[in-house]
Amino acid sequence: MRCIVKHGNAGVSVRQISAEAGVTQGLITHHFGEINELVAYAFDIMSEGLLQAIIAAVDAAPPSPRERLDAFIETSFSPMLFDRDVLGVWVVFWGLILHSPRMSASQQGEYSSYVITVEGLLSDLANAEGFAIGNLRLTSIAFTALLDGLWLAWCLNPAAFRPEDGIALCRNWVEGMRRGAYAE
Amino acid sequence: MRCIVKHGNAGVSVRQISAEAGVTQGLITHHFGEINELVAYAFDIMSEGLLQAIIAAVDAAPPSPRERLDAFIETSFSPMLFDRDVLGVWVVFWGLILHSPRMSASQQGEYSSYVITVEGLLSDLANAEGFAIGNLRLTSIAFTALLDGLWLAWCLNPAAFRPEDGIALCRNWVEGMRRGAYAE
DNA sequence: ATAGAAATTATACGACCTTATAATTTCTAT
DNA sequence: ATAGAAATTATAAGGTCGTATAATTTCTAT
Repeated sequence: MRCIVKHGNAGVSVRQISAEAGVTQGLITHHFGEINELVAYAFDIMSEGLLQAIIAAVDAAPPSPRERLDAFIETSFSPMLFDRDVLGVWVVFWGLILHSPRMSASQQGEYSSYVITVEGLLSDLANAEGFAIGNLRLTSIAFTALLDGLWLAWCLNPAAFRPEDGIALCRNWVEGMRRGAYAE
Repeated sequence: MRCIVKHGNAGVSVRQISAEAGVTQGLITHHFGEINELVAYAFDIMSEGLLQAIIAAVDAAPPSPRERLDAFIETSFSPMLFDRDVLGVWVVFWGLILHSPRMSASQQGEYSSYVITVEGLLSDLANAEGFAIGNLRLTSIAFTALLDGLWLAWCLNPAAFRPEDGIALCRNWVEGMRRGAYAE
């Protein structure tokens, strides 16, 4: 992942990775066979790590649905996630997902876990505050898309807005949902 | 761009492109000097083309702000844009933008044009229907992010939702704005 | 028509790529 | 301690990459 951060797609090579890791090239082939298998492994590690970090932050927040969702949003815009380097790695993964069934299978699993997490947060809030969500799954997909879209936009153009603006925009989105915009 | 569709990042090479175009390699070097210059040129062409296509569809719609915004949304989810191959090209561009000042400069200009277009559509609707938008620019960035995020999510995982679901989710977002969620 | 400019091709060099194979070192169970 | 397994290294073959240079063809203005 350090190689991808440094060189983008060009960083995905046995030579670059072995040099960065301080081992010889054959070692990577020996353990992973194909280079793509190592990349897929790195993707799985990173996906799970990020989601676990978010979940940990949510669980560390006060137990009210309001505050848990807020922790989710704020963590998403913290430097750990809202980071150019992190997106750089992600973009390379996206490119591979589009052309590799192996990577695509991993992505579908990770994406599903992510959306399910969002579903839990949103439905808890809806139950606590008494507003309606027509299709919980689609609504969660929209919120996820908003987060990803803001992440992408900021990383490609950090001058466009500040992370705190992103947080405010997510809260606005939640406010729209609270006012019944996703009731059907 | 056909090379990128076929082979992803690996398609960005003088040899692949010259073979696809039916010319020799030297021709590309002669006209563009560096390969990156050709890629940046392709990015400019594609960005402007997509935005112009959307604007044309909006201008072809009935002149009410409601219907113009609706045309914008529906065009965004039409097969011309909401397409795996189109995203495949875009993802490669994103990766290059993150590592190339030349590409980054192009992207900033294109993104700005896009957001300004959205600003016009949203403010017209707000004026016509009499609801408030606290920060027009940030709100437009959020809507743009939602569109991009849904595009990305669907292309990476087409089974997650249908294009018409995406349209509905955008309309829900607009409904939230209409109900004052972005008033401040 | 023709000279000069522009466009295009042909060819080649050095660098990096993936992958494979054999040799060597390190580990581990007895 | 030591034999066998596992991990790691060393080395090499064959392919693609970007880019440069000279030769050739096509265009264009006179």
